Amino acid sequence: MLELTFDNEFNLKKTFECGQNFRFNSTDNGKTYYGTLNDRVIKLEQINKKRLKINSNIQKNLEIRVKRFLRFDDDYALMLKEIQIDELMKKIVIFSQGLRLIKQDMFECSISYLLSQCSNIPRIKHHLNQLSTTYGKRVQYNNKIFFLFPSRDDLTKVTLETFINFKFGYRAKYIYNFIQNYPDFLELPLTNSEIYNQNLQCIEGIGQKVADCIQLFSCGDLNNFPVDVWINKFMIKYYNNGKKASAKKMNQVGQKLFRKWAGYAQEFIYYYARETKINL
DNA sequence: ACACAGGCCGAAT
DNA sequence: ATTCGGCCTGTG
Repeated sequence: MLELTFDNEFNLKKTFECGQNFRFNSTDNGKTYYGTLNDRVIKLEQINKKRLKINSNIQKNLEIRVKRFLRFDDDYALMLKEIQIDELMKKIVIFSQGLRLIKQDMFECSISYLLSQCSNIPRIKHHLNQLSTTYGKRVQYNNKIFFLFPSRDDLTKVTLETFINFKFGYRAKYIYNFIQNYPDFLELPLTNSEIYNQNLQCIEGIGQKVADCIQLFSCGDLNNFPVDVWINKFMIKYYNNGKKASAKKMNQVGQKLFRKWAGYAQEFIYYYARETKINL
């Protein structure tokens, strides 16, 4: 058992319902979340605004793993201050405050976002569950059954046809090729943000948006600003005078506005836009 | 039936 | 350098 007190607010529900991660679920309306973290199951409980309780079936290195996963060392207060660039962002910060970025496993994150294109959250979750329940290790914890996310080794023998049968659609070959030709650089430390992004985009099925998501959610490269259709509409309306523009353009605008905190700003905006159902 | 969903790719401007 | 249709499948 482990308890962590953060420097500032950490809201479990906002963090796991904002769409950055697909495999943590709550059974009690957001107070408790269960999910898997590489080799183990973890249980996260909200004690108060800044404090979480963490349990796991494996105690070894739990604190260091969880702190990394939850980005314990982020200067959250500074981030909140620096993304409030105008009245609108002040409003959004009030709404989304407590949402935290998390640092996800590279392989799992890449597969997740390769599957995400032109899909929706329930379907992405279903696809990830098919992979986990079929090829991941089964773990019982607190009288519940969990499946770890399969490693690359677990999936190298899986055929393309299997992924097609899982109804991955045209994404099946992206997944298959990604597993067969898993690039070495993904496991190396990120040195140059732009170069890393370009390398990601050389992988079949990874374009700008998916590359940005992987780099943000898995590498923890916080100056990335993924632009999906929602963010694109938001940016056009509020930061481009309503003039239509490409996702690429809005990505640049977002990075310029929010700099090293662009990733947090993006998730704050995304959460706000989706939850308040504002007209975009 | 038909459009669209948390994009990407390749071809044609 | 930017725009456009097609792509698997599920949902309304």
